[in-house]
Amino acid sequence: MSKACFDSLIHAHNRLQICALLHPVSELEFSVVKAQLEVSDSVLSKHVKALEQANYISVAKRVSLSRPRTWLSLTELGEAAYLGHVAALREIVGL
Amino acid sequence: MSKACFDSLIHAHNRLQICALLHPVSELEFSVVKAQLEVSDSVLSKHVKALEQANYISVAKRVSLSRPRTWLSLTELGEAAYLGHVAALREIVGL
DNA sequence: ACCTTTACTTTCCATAACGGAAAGTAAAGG
DNA sequence: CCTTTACTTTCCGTTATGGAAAGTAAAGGT
Repeated sequence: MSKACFDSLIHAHNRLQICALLHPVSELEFSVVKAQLEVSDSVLSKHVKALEQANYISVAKRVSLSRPRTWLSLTELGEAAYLGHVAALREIVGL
Repeated sequence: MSKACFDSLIHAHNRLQICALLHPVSELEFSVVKAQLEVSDSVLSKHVKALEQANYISVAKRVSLSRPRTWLSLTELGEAAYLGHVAALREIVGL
């Protein structure tokens, strides 16, 4: 059980959604995340880069359906930070 | 029951805490909120002003213990927005 | 081989958010 | 009056964020 720790990197709306989408699955395609968030390529790319630089997600490029695609997944560090942040939110809003 | 609606004004860390503190009570003193958030007078004053201008909180100045003090309370609009935002957060993080 | 498409990435730019520090204000009390 | 208390506002610099557009790289078609 990760301890409650507010994380402002994760708190930002778009990044919170990215982490929430990635948390329950092993990985998701860039385009799928983009469609869920309804943001532009450049905006998602920048958030992905920020999370990657914090070692919260890992980025894998792989060819799928004859196209190079980007897959995103939470790292262990990222999962711990995400769960810690969710715990912090719950503490603030009182469960 | 208020419907889930992400509210970026409320989402900011300090303002989320302000709303969360005010939600369960009828009102709180400025100095009490300030002590809870551990922020400076000017920072709290500016967030209070932002929430007040959105009609999310009401500000009452009243003399108490022979000093003019400021009391804060959520308006109905503010409570609805807060609950809507919490609902949106729950939708994002999955309960 | 060349051109186009797809799938991002990076850069450029403008705006807005945020906090610290310090100056300003207003009401009490000595 | 002058000081203290309780904020409020202003000034300032940093960081965040997004849109638009240019850049890159790998496939696939011809």
